[in-house]
Amino acid sequence: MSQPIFDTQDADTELPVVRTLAERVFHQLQRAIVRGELPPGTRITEPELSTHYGISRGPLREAMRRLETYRLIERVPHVGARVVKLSMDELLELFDVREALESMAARLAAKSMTAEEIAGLRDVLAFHERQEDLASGEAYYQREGDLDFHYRIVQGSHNRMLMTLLCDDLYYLVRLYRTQFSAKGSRPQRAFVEHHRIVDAIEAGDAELAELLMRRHVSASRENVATHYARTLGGEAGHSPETSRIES
Amino acid sequence: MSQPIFDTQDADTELPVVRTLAERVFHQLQRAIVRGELPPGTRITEPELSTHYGISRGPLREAMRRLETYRLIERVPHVGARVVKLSMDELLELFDVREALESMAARLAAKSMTAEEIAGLRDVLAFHERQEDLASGEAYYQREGDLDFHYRIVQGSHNRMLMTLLCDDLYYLVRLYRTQFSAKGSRPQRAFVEHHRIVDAIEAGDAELAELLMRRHVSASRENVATHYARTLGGEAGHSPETSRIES
DNA sequence: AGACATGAAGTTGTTAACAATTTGAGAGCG
DNA sequence: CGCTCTCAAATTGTTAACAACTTCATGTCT
Repeated sequence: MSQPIFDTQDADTELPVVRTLAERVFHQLQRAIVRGELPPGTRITEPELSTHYGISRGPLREAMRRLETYRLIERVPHVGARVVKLSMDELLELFDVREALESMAARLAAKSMTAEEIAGLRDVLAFHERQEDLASGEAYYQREGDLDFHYRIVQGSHNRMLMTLLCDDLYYLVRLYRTQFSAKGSRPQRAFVEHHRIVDAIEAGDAELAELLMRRHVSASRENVATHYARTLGGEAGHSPETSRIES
Repeated sequence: MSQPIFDTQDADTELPVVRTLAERVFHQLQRAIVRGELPPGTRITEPELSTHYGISRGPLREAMRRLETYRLIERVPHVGARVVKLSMDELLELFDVREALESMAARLAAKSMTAEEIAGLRDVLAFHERQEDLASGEAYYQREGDLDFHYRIVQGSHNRMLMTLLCDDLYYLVRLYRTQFSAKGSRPQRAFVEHHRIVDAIEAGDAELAELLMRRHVSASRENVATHYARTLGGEAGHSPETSRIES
């Protein structure tokens, strides 16, 4: 399970071998949601989607069940399903969870990452910087590179449960947040430095330091988003817990 | 979602209102697996279970899909499903994840737990101790009380994502581990003291201390299990990653 | 004798029709 | 005018039959 995820690039050309209709439609729907083609809060109705994708409701329901476990849609028995509508509250909650899990991942990675894995990590940083030099305004590759960096560290923890939680369960939520909130609050140059120091700590085998630095790194990202949001949206609605629920 | 879970007692008398067949069978199967009635590694076949529970394969497949998201069964397309077989490696991995998440929960709880919630937490501790006085050998209530303690702190974090991850996703895995490994490595008296100190820190609003103490608490529990396992099983198989996979 | 192809049995994936529930609109009444 | 009740339309839940795939045993060929 959870072999390295390399479809972080935009070339989602149905590479992951699909053995069943439900899997195929699941991936299609997943991509549509993450890309924003199915806007948040959109009502999802089974007859409509089954005719749209040309399959019957059986596999479609299985695909929807999987989408539900990834928290991309919300279902209510006998009522229906909607594309999840994210609130700033929940985004900050997600950052807290990531801070907890990724700092643990960094700690474990410092203890058990192999030389090859560390080399690969440095390659990512180098590629990352080259992209930055070429097109400092082009945020896309850079942010995907950021994801790649974090994933490699999670992989380096050699903890399969962590890998599943972060790279499978929470991965698409993070991407969805980035598209919905348009990921304005990037802070590339400082993140670069932090990335390098984290790799240094991992390479030195300093688990405590790696953990601390990753914690600060995620926390700083959280604060960056929080302040940016407060500045741009001021006292707009969205801080109440109700915004995340299914509105009827 | 995730209202307080109060079926920690053995009185699982179908209390959670069930609106669909799939839900009912899901709960029945879940209980059967956690209790060990369906032993780890058991092959699960759809015709057999559908006739056993008197439903058709449609709802059964939906129940199985939910069991899969809770990591209680493992499915392979076109092949079948088995009850998950846990290894000591994965148990230790689970402890690492719990350490990360529950220490974060304790930190957040110290900041946002209400007076009522803290009072309820102290009630749990008091009940916990009374049970301990009465029947020090009767580990069952005590351990369920331990779960209750941890859950209340997670609820007190007021972070819905944390609550979902710990109380919904990982809850039944923890219970399954306890039945499978018979939970021998209990250390009640010391755990009591640690619980009290954690509550003290939360009540004082000392987030950093609460986090640190919870971290040590879970970590100590992990080490306790690890050493106990090493002592009882010595160099037995089970440390290789393969033990967790579906064996054909 | 061993390895590989063949085929039958069984299981999973898929489909379409049927039943139960929710929802919304409209009629009727206070 | 507003409220409630009723009913119809639409959607979800469920079922049973069909199709595709995997697996394992049997038999053949080298």
